[in-house]
Amino acid sequence: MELEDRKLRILQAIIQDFISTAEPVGSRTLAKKYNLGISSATIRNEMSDLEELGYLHQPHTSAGRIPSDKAYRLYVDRLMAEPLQQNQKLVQKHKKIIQEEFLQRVGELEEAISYTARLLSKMTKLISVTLSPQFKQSKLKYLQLIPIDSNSILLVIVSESGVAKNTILRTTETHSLESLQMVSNLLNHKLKGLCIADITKERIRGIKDEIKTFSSLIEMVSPALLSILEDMLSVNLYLEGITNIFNLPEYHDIEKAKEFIGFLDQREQITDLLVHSKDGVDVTIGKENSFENMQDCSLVTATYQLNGCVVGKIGIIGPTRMDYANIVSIADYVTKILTDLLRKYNDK
Amino acid sequence: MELEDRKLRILQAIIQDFISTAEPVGSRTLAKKYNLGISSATIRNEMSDLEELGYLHQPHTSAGRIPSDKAYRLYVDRLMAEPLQQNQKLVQKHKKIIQEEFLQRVGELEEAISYTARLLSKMTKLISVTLSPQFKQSKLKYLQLIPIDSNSILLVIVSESGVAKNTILRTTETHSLESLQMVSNLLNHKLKGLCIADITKERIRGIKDEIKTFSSLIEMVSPALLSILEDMLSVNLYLEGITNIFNLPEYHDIEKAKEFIGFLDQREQITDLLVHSKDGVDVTIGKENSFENMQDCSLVTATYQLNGCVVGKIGIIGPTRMDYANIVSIADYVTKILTDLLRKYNDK
DNA sequence: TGTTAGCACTCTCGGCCATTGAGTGCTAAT
DNA sequence: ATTAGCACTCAATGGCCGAGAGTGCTAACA
Repeated sequence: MELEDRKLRILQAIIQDFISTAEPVGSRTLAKKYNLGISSATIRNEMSDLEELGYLHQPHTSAGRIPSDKAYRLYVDRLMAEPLQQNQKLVQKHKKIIQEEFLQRVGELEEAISYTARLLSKMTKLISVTLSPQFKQSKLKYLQLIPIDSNSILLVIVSESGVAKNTILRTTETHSLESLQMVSNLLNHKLKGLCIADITKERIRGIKDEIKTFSSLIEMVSPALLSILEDMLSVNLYLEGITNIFNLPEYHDIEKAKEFIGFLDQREQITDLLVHSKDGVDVTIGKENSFENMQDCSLVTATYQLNGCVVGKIGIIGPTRMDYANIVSIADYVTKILTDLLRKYNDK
Repeated sequence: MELEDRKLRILQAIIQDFISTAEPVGSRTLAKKYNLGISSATIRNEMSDLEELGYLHQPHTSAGRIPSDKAYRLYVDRLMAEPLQQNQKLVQKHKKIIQEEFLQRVGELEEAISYTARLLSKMTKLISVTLSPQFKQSKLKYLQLIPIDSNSILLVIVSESGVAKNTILRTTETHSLESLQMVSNLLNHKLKGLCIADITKERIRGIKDEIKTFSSLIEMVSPALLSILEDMLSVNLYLEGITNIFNLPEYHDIEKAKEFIGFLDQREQITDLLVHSKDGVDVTIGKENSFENMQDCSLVTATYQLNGCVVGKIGIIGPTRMDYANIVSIADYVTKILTDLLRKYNDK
């Protein structure tokens, strides 16, 4: 059954009102606050219909109505565009803020991702999550062993995605510059251009067995090398703004807040949520979430890319009555900026 | 006026009881729970005296008594040792946990400090803070420019404190291995052994002006070099366990919790608190704190060292009724382990 | 003289009840 | 089809009361 236009307008007003007040909205308030051109009694009848259709529900008989997940879904899919158009000015302002914040923060890529989480939580006043890029396909570009003093060696590794990592190895015996250079060359020759994920313990052992002369040196370097590579592949999760929930009336109950925070502390579940979301901007509303602890919440995710491939995600978590129009537009714009940033890191 | 022994014993019992229950303690409870060998009526008289002396106060006439800051101060200075002796077993257990946790986490130094914060908040169930070491005196040990491809150069810097950092420079023109090597040698020659703090923009400009041949290359490297050095000197603050306060009855009032969290979010103030604390283990109780928002709280700080110099601090923040004996012993032991760890990083 | 039992008094806390007010659904009039 | 009017519902608020925990004081006791 298709909802007639008036019902849609009423539903939209209810949703918008509830998003900003968090209070069940009644027919009188609605008639007064929004110029719908109909009386509260008519609104009451329509609301009754909307409730029957599953878009609204009442916490108790003598209270106003609250939008259901189904209503939010409709809002996100069809009704949201309109207020977004009206708020074009606000959207522009947000875009400007985001742009300026990113300009000021050039630094490292990882830092940018961690900062993005903070920026998101600041702008949305909600909980934000960012995943640092995973360069699954990234290849090893360069590797070097450098003697630092009689018992420390610096190991540097650079990937094609432009990430450089280093570590200092402590040794008991002294190694000559020449032997370190030879091993560097050797490893470079054998490993350069390989996908980082394909450089395994076994492969290095293979090299070691092949080249008897330096086998002990290679053996010593191996664990540090593997650990750096693993570090390069690993994805970091940045979670910010947890304390924002205390400004939300839905978490005025301290027990509820505690439980939710406990849930958020389990990083794996959050990662799961992000990984399972669709590409582009995706909105998951209330019970659409698989985790029980998230079923009062909505999650807006968005993806950023490199060379057309999704390499990372961001997410915003808030109550189901979050300001979808606003959040979606922020998420969309932030990922666009991140995609840009990534391209710049790689192009230059 | 010197407190007689019986008063001290009663005060000690009150403090210990209040630390574990967070409820005002009454004379009857005290007489029943602790074998003081005197009746509740006698205890009442003594409590009355203790109140007059400023060690106790009542939230209202018909409630039990609560220790004052003055009482906690006395407890920390004189009374705390005894329960600590009795709980030797628990202390040993904690030491074992700490030791094992640290053994499993070798990794980077910075990671160890960040992990320490998590460990502390986990063990104390309170808020913990750690400052990463500041090697003010640390000297530059090694510097190297390595060509990666036609338009990227890897810059690696190692400090004598054993920290290595790198960054990738993007260039428009291609530089030969030889010229990069020469500039590396040159910079090494000029800068090696200098305190990192003394390597300024001006000094590098001086070098640039001196060596005309490579002045453009040096100019290009300069900002990245300075930014890495700055990064090496900067101190990171790790704050963990904020959400632990929701398990404390004193923060069951959501407004109070919100306010306190807001205070903790201002990192500079926390840094201030740590910086102003004394060396070794230091306890600051309630109103002894300069920040108003901390005056319901106590802060236990401890310092870790390198070569006998204090290079970093840790802190634990909790309500004034925190378990001082336990917290102090944990703080003390953790900093001992950190000092050990630092020595190992440097010695090896 | 120090200790203790007994008792009257104080004050918070939790439950109970009536009142208030926002909001609904229904009916009848427009 | 819309709306004004009205009876009804129910959460929230505030006042009231009794229970319980704790105190201070007094008088008796060792």
